[in-house]
Amino acid sequence: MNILKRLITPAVNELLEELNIDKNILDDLIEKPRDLTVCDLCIPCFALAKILKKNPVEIAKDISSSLKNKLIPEIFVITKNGYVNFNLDTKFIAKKLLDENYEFFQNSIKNDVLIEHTSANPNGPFHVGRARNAILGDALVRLNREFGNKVIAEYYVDDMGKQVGILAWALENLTEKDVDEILENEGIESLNPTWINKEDHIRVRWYQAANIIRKDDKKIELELSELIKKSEEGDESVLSKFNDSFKPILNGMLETLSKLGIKYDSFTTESKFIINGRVNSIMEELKKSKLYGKAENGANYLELAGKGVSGKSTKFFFQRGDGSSLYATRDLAYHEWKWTRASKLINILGEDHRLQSKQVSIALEELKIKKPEVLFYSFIKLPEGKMSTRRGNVVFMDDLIAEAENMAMKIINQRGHNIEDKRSLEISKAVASSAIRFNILKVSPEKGFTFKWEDAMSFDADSAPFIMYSHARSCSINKKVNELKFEEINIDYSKVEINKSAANLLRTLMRFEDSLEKSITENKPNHFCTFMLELATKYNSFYRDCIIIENQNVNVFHYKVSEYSRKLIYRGCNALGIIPLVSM
RNA sequence: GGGCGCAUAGUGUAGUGGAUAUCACGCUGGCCUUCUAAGCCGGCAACCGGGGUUCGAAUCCCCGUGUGCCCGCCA
Repeated sequence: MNILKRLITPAVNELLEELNIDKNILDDLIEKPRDLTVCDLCIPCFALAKILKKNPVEIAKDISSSLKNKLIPEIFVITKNGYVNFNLDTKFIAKKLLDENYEFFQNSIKNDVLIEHTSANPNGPFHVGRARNAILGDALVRLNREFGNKVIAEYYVDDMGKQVGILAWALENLTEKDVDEILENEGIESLNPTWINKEDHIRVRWYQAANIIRKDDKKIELELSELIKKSEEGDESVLSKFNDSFKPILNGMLETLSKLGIKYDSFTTESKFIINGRVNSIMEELKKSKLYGKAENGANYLELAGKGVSGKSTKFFFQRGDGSSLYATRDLAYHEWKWTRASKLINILGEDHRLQSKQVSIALEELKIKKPEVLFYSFIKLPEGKMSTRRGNVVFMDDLIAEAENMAMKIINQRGHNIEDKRSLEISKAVASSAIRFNILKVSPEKGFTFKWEDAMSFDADSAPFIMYSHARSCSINKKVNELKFEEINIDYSKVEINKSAANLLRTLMRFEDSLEKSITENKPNHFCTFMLELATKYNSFYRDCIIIENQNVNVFHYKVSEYSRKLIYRGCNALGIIPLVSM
């Protein structure tokens, strides 16, 4: 509870001074209790016991009695088991939120943030594994915006090098018949008729086919390396050919992401840094590093053995023997450029990039360029094993979305509400997209998980529809009250009675601030997911216990609490990419 | 061979030094003539093993086990 902490901190600091205790010894004395039903904040006195050589139970008593006259009367202080517990008066919270327009994050420092996410090679449709990146990244974008940061959501487009090269070669050299034959021989399924007009699904087959035949055809390999080399030298005609090859795929991928509400503010292509010359000058700068080394064929690297890198190879190559650059080198130039656009950088990367990212960070240090923050996530596996676009062992996002929409529609029909077709379609789309996002977001990013259809399709408690449902309920109340031509009156908080459910809800509403801030500080959207589930649960209990409309009369206080909740759930949904429906 | 993640009820998860370990599915007992039951209120059930640091460890350190990822002049 940030607001309470701000109210307590000066008094606690004053007290520490009186006791002659260095504030810095105790990293942070005021803590959030593990169990929020005990109190809002607490001070465990065990660490102090050692310094003061006194029983923690007594210290707690001393602290509480000397704090009491330093704090406003709305803060209740009690002691228990060697803890000093603080509780903020519920009426105080109610007044702050409902009448005084208390603004969240007003005392927090804001940033300009550039979040680079997804950046998947444009060689095929999104599968569930790749989508974890986009969903996490987009959630961080939204959470940062809700916090008040200015955010650029950026996609780094791989428009050169091997992967696009293979694609471009295939589109130029293989016919549809060739592709179908090659893939059939490998046992890769034919194109799903649903996506017969979607270019990412079509063109990926050329990419897959080329990957199969190039393995035992030296001529193809030769043509490919010629093509790739030219792209890496910035050859305009080759780059433009590459662009024509992947652009329709990228558009298909973006279409898929837009179904999940994911959008970008800018796209940066990798070739930019070859063309503008920064890659070359960076390679020259790296040669001045103390870590610099040269291989027999003239390739250049940094030796990272002394920098905490170990394994079969500790070398970080930044230039090939033929003088061309590598992906990671271009990444260095890219980071340099990103820093000109924001004061904080966040990259969303798969766990396979952990080493690479470390190497890039060390190289950036050598170049005296700041390091980005990185959110790593683990892969989503299939029960059959790893997902791979190349091998066709994937669950496509397009299929998952379609299935989820069907499932949602089925549930809507089962419930038998009279919702007209157009509206149920809208609801099913919103439910599907929100549920898919939430099911990925709620799990801690570093935890790998196995994709199971039944889990991905879960619309029960612990899912986005659960939160959406609470929002819809609050909207329904709002609608009913408005129909009553209700007039707002001022509330005398000294007289209002707040029951347990309403009090719990109000405390939870206040913690929106803490939870969201923690989530963006640690780059972990799952924290805020947990909070939103709790908020919805608390709203549901409130909804049951606190009647708002009774015999055409509106309980003004309860209505205000409901309205505040409605708006806050809406904001929270937006911050996670859940679509807050008015009815469902 | 080396490095880096991860390990919590039957299952999936939250929790990065503090009070009785979270939530959900599951199993189970209640609640719809009353503001949307996609809901609410109860019950059952867990910190991988072994050492260590600490007043205090699921959390930090070491050893082991299991599991994922990486160690390319690919991206």
